[in-house]
Amino acid sequence: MPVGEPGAAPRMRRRGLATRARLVDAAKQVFEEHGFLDARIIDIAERGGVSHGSFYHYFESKEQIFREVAAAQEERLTAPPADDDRLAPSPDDTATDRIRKANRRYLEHYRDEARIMGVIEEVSRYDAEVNTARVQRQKHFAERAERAIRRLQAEGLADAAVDATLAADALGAMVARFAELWLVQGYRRYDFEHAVDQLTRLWANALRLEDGPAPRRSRAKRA
Amino acid sequence: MPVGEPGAAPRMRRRGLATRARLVDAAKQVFEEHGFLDARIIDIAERGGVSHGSFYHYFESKEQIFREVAAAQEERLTAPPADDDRLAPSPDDTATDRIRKANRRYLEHYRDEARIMGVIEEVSRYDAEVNTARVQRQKHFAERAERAIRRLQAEGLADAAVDATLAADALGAMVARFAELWLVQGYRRYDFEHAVDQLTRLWANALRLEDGPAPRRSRAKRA
Amino acid sequence: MPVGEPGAAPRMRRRGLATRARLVDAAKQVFEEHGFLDARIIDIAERGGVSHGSFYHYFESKEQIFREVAAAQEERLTAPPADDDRLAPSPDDTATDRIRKANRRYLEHYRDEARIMGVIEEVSRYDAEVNTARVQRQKHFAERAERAIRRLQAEGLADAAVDATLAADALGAMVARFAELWLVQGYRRYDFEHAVDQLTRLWANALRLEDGPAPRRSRAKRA
Amino acid sequence: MPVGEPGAAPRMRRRGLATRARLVDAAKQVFEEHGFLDARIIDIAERGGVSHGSFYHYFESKEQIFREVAAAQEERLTAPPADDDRLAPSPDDTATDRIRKANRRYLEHYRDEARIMGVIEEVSRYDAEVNTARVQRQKHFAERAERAIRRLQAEGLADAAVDATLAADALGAMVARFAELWLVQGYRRYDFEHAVDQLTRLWANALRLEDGPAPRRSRAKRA
DNA sequence: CATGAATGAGACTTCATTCAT
DNA sequence: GATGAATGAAGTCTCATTCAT
Repeated sequence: MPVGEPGAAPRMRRRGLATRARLVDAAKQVFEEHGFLDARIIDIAERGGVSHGSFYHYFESKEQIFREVAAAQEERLTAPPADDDRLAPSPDDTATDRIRKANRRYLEHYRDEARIMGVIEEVSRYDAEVNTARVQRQKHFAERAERAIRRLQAEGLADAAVDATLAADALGAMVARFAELWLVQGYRRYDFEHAVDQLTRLWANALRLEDGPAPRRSRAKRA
Repeated sequence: MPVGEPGAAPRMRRRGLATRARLVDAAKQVFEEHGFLDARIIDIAERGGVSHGSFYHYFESKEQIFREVAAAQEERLTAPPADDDRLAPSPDDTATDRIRKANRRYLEHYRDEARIMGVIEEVSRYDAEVNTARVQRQKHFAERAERAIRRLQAEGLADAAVDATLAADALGAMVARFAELWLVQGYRRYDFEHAVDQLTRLWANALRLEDGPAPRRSRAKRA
Repeated sequence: MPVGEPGAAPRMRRRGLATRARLVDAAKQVFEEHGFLDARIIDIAERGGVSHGSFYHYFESKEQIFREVAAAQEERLTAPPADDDRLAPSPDDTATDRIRKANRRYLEHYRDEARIMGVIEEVSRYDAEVNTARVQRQKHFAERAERAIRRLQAEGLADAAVDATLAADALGAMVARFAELWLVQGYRRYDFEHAVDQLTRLWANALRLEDGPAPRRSRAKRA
Repeated sequence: MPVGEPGAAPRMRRRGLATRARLVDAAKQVFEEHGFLDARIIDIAERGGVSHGSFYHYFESKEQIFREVAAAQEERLTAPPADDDRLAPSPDDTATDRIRKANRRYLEHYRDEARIMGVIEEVSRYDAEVNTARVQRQKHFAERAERAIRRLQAEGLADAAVDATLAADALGAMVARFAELWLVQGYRRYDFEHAVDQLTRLWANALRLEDGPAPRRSRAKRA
């Protein structure tokens, strides 16, 4: 029996592989439309153009196909940008530039995939495996951020009083949750560029980075 | 038939009220143990010491009783601290003191009610009413924070380049999400006091507040 | 939730008890008509006059209700005869009389309940619990027989070279299997009285009992 | 399409025949491990080293392949022993010797093939064809036994009061059921030789054969 | 001969909810 | 107020079998 990941199923022929891929696509759409709980296997199968029996040829359960859909998202979210990507890091970047690029990439993805990201967020609350993948994503960003913070601290460019690990977690949490509230839940409307700028500024400020744009102080104070 | 909130049922006698309260308590426990989806009416009824038929005297559905459980949490989370509370704001507080107190209160509640807060987080993804209540909580904190930020900016004590509204949302998101990751999901372990300190520092730094403890710079830079 | 045995469900009211009993009756009929595998829950429920959902109010599965049906049969089969039963043992009985009475009781039951006995035989092959009950029945009869055989041997009335335990098992097996072949599977037709007589004779002969009717020898030999 | 018994498929080439045989072997193993109901075509196919699609080149259904497996057993069980078999009847055999040899052969087979015999027993309850074959086996032995009994009665060596037909059925049933209880279900443990001896003795006694070992009577009686 | 993709009948089971007593 | 009997919608999943390649 096929099931399992594409790569793990050497027995699967071209036709089977295509069907499987169609089901994953179909599943993503159905989950976006109905959420996880109200998505039915038969909806997915029908949208994929097969009988529900065939669904079970490829996947064991709704959970399993969801995990695959979710994993693909996590994958794309954490994959390093291609070198020619305008958001790839460049040698000339200041620390703030890098933060901005990372934030922009994350927010762009969230914006483009808001529906499914929301469902992942939902499912991660009751599916341990999806939650693990999501937490891995969090860890992935946190670790990168932590290394960057430590480097900046070592260079005297960032507030040494900040706990790099905790700060990485918290600032990552800030962006992730803000993205969800804003882009998934429509809690408030913000201009995209402005939001990128502001989150970057908050992040840089939080570390007391000194390479960014100077803070502005009102007359009141300086006078 | 009774149903409705306690206040809305003037006809309900003492005994009925007591049963109703017992059911709410029971529900909270059951939701904590099983999550929302796997909690069954019959479990709640049994733990409340009544038959499952009786449950429907008091509540219309599992959703309804959950909303009540959740509302009680939101209530306690957003209620102003009593005057004699050590976390009540005091006239001598610096801005940072206030941030610290608010953060501490939030985190203490989250820590003490981690299980149910996690379930609220879960349910808010598929119950509009619970989500609304949760977003209200977010708004509540955001508005308070926003006012504070504007005041500080007006006084020249906070970075004027920061968008007060967005910053309030983002920093609120930071604390909320960090609390969930840390206290509900056990993603990482932190000392409680240390976490309060650091989140406060990050928050204050993000606004470039100048009343807090001075940032530390390593020799490397200053030398 | 009710479920469980009647006695074990103090919560069940008269009406519930009646429904439960009706379901057991219905189940027996359905099993007799369709066998175990082809009996459907819904058939049982409908014949019991309730929805299939109600079935699950009382029983967890088809297996469980079958076990109850089967247990009732085993019960009746192994229960000691009432004192006024014409098949109750009497002080005047010879050993052969007792064997005859026991065989007759067993065969009468098998004849009257042939269909369900056949299904029990079937199910015992794939339901461990039913099998256990059936083996218990076998043990019950074997133990009684074994004691009788030992007594007869001690009195010099039965062949001392016979292993009482094994003989009890084997002769019990003989009657049980013969009953199934004859009464359930219709393998051959025999007059009931004749069969009782013959099985009793074989049994008595096998032990070389000397209280029974004398064996007949043809002239050929004696001449 | 091939299907059918090996002999019935003249078109089948060597390779096909080998695959077919492998499938029958595989099926026997799978049935032994899982019983009939829980054996899946795909398990059989995989163990036979072919895809489950190919299974249907050779067999029409699970029932059909099972019948073939079962038939092979019935075949071996009822085949006359080869002349050089130590269990082949010899001109010097007494009646009891022949009974012993027949019993021993039956029990040896049952012992060696206990698992599959148990499954045949199971399936015969819901597959008419398998049941027929099994009943044929029973008939086969019964007829042989019946003829022997009649001969012995005619010679005055067996109890003339015994109904030869019924006795043949009943004593056959005794051995068959005892074998199943003992060797398949593990109901009790007996030494193999002892069991052969005892069953033979019971059988001979039941007919009041006079060629066997004399019965033993305890002193008690004779004194 | 062989493969594996595709089908779909079919039954089980759960549990929130209603309702008669 | 309280009980527990009764309902039935809803969806899952299995696997024998067929069929195109």
